[in-house]
Amino acid sequence: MELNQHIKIAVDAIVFGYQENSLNVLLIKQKYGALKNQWALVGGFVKDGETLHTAVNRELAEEAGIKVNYLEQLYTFGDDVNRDPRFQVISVAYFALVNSTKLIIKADTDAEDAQWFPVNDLPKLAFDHQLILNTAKQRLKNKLTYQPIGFDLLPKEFLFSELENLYCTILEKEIDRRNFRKKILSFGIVEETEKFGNKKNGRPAKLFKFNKLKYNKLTKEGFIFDIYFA
Amino acid sequence: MELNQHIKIAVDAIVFGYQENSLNVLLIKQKYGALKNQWALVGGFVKDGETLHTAVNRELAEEAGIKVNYLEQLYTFGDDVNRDPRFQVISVAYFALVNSTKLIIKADTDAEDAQWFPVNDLPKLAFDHQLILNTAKQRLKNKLTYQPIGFDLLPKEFLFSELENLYCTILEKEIDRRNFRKKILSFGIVEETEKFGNKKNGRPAKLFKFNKLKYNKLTKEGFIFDIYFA
DNA sequence: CCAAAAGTGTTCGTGGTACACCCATGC
DNA sequence: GCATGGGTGTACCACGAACACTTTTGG
Repeated sequence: MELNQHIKIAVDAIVFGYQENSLNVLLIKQKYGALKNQWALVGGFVKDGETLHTAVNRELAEEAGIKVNYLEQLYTFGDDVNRDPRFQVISVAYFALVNSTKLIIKADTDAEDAQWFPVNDLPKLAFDHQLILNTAKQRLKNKLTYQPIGFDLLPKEFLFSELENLYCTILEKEIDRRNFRKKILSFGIVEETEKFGNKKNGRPAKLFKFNKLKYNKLTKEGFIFDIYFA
Repeated sequence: MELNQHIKIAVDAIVFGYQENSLNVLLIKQKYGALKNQWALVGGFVKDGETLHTAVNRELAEEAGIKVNYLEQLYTFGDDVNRDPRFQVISVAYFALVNSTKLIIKADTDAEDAQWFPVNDLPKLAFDHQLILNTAKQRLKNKLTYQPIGFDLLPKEFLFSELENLYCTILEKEIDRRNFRKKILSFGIVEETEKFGNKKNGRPAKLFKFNKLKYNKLTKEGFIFDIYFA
């Protein structure tokens, strides 16, 4: 078969972090290229012989120097032939979560700068990255209700109020504190620790942790995580 | 930027049909290439300047001559560098549903033969197409419970028993007939017609149809289609 | 009148929702 | 002692689950 194809393939990663009751995205300012100095998602071209996962992980390491907590393929963008002004590029987008309490981002080789931006207050993005980001936001919202991925945005030990705020913030919904706690605890996958978090005001709050092993075990037995609130 | 990339990009389509209480997949027997005479999914390389959607639709037309009822991107397969023995190929897989009561498949230009196979009785497939198919089956199972895509596998007018059998077959679950009917009808998106289907035995059954406009309207108002049964 | 599939209602239990007061700490 | 957030229990309602008999046709 004759095959003369010039389409290029890239990967991009939407990295979400949650800090101070705000959902943030990691963006990098490009050092080179036609879109120099524009903010864009972490990403780049796939190298010959590389798998898609290898490529994303390499870009995450090179451009941001981070290790993500959760990574899954999001969607492949290739319905706008001119999404990249240089030539036809198809981008396989990945969706990543980091527990980023004290994440140190080192703008590395390819990126001039790397920074967290609140998802609701973003600069203009390069390419069709705003579209990709919207898709990712929607995925996060959906997935949060039927998979325990919220824990991947929090530190290993967290306050119940933090978990609750995370859900309220991302789902853009008010949730009754008592019902939320009751439901989460009824699953038996979140456990109380002996430690307390240090808050400035009010009664000290216990730290909790997510028991992933137990979650996996229950899942095999047919348990379905689900925390939709009307 | 120097860019010397030799990875090729293809699209594949998993086309599901439902006939005689059986979930079927459309496969084609390849005319050319290293894998000549093996059964494979509909698919092929994306052409320069073509979007992904254009490419899938072209392949569907060229290889099977069908018009699908539902089409969505499934997943992009590129984590096995040798999934194609010829060279590195990344495949964007699409998920398609056809109402195939009397579908005429014409093996066209690129395919020697095209045929429906029951998903539970398949020949050995080329490439990693079995993996792709498994992913698609899972997606179908999940999506059936939270989106009204079952109707895209049935003729415009159908018997309640057909709808029920479709759900039972795909979900591999027994569902109580009375509860199923009650739940579907309570949504108000399936309407009775005046016509009757012709069955050989038993009491004649009314034909029903899915009111897509009403579904879209309700969805905008916050309605969520959901028919999970324990 | 028998076989085959269609059509229909009720009861019971679980789980979601709404809702308000006391508790422990720091200042 | 007051402000601040943490922690808990109950009553009601709605929906899902389980379940069996009657109806209409063809042979």
